[in-house]
Amino acid sequence: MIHDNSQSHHNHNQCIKTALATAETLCTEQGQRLTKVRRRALELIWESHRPLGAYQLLAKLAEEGFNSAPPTVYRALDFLLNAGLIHKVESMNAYLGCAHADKAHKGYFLICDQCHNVMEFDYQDIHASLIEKAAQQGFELRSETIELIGLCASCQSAAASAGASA
Amino acid sequence: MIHDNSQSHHNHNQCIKTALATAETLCTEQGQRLTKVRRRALELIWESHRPLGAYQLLAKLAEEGFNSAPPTVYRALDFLLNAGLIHKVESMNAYLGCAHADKAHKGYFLICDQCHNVMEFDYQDIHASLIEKAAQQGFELRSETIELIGLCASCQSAAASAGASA
DNA sequence: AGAGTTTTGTTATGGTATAACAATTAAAAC
DNA sequence: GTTTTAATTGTTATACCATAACAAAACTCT
Repeated sequence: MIHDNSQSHHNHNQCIKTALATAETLCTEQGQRLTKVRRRALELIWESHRPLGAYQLLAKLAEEGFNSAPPTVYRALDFLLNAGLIHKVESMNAYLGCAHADKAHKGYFLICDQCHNVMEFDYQDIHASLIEKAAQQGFELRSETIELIGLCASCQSAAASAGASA
Repeated sequence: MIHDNSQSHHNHNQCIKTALATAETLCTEQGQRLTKVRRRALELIWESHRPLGAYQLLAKLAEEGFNSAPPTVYRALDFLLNAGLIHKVESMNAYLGCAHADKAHKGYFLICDQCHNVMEFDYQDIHASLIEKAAQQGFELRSETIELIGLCASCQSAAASAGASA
């Protein structure tokens, strides 16, 4: 249940195609319109191998002839967020394609401090524990921001070999 | 293990005193300087019953004769964050006094959508699960952002009675 | 085609955060 | 106790993130 854009063995083009196809299906089912700018925004977010900032995305859209004012990108992002097609990584103010848009779920992230790659993971046990913990406080849970910051495996080995030579 | 600034039975002045005393001790122990502006920033954050934005804090500091340019407040916030004396609530871009600065811990938050009060909780089970989950991916965990958004008990009852009368 | 709704264009502004360098203050070394 | 060094603060400028408000255009439905 891990989606890691950074791995080289990962066929990312296929992911993008799948994500776009899923998006089309979901939007059609729900009577939502995946307009040109929304569709292209989703594609660009997926094409990036790490979370994309709103203004980075806006610049890419502008290059392609879309309107270059901020509301353009924020509207597209709002739509995609509401449709569950992307997640926002709060601690980075950046946006990431969601690999499981067809299933209701929360986005839990492992974020590498060093290379800024992000892995999404799904952890039902933790989700259940959090709901329960919240309920104990009389709290009704609506959404969760779970972002784990640290060093990914490849940055750890890079750091280790750099340390060894020093 | 719950710290809830919003509860009326909570003697918040005592909390502030305790927090400041702890801060003094910790800084002294670690050879850190709790300067006037840092100390006052920490106090002001504690005096707020909900997370305080950087510019809100800056305005309060400016009223008291401190320098009114943004770096003033961001430097104080950086210091307090690094010292573990406050937490940043990423999903609100706001800062909150930490009730357990003397113990190494992660800040886990329950944030009410409606009244914006925040409860901090500490949940060792979840922390352990997260470390383990990260390790399975070869990921070395450094910090965690766990923010649960929803409706607190009192806003739920308010909503229920409003709904009943409608 | 016309009425209503959704989406997009456009201008302006508000909120969050940092870079870069100068001046000052505190601490350490002598 | 003065010099040297390091840490902190002052100051100006700027970059980045996000939304308000209203006008224009495009789509949907009948």
